[in-house]
Amino acid sequence: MRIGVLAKAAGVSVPTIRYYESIGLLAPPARQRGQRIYGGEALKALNLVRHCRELDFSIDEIRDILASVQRRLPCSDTKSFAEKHLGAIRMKIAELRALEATVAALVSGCETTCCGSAAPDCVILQPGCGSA
Amino acid sequence: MRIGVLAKAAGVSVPTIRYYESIGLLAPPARQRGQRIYGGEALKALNLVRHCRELDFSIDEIRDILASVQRRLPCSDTKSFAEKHLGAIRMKIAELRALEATVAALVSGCETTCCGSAAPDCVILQPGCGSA
DNA sequence: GCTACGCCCTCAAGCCACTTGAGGTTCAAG
DNA sequence: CTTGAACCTCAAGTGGCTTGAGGGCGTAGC
Repeated sequence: MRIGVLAKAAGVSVPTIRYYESIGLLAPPARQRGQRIYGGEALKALNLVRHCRELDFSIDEIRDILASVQRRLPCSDTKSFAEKHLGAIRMKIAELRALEATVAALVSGCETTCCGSAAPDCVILQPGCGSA
Repeated sequence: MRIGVLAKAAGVSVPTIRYYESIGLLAPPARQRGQRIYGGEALKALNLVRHCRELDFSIDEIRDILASVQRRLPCSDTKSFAEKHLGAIRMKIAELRALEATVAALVSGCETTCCGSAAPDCVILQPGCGSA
């Protein structure tokens, strides 16, 4: 199949496929008169990459995952990638929740104490008030 | 004061100050023999920018905030920026929580069903299983 | 005067994961 | 034979900085 067909089948854009090839995530396929021709293997590989991207693994993490897939390492390897990733996701959530609390407090502080003052004096913009 | 002193006072790096100036977030200061010389106003302005960045406002949002500060628009303006930002933070948290649930489910799925199979067959890597 | 050091300057490139655009070739249909 | 879609490569843009190269200026000690 040609690159456009592969792109539709895997649900990614055509430039994204070329990008993945350029950074070594996908093997360069055969060519016919300069155009890339893919087989079923390429679709499987691309689906795997897309799946990992949907789980928000970075390109470097995916590189490691692909390596352990190719070497048919045990599943415990895969699981430890996922667990590490899960930890990172949870840390990010914790950071965002702290930020949410800070901003929410500033907004309600503005409602109760600002009383329509001018922007430079708004509590939201006062440095050191609840920011990290 | 010179740029290094300002940087320490505001808690940002020297290149960051030059970067903010280059994108128009900070006014270009006076110069003495080619070197930037700042007054107290510059420190106030930089502190405001840093505060907004700590709240994770984007540069473009900060541009808008600075504009409403300079025009001394009412505080309701500031509050609506913050409220919009708060909505974005909450959306991001919701996305990450969905992702967390997906990855956590894959990890525990691996623990219960994979039984040490090879990486290519691990449930974590099966496309369409719980991904977005 | 001379050297060493620290601070300052500008300009360019690197990070991440793509997307967008320019300018040109090949393919399939009418 | 022409048209339009799909393909090609290469370069630059996104955000918010950081890092590095290569150089100028000021001052303190010898």
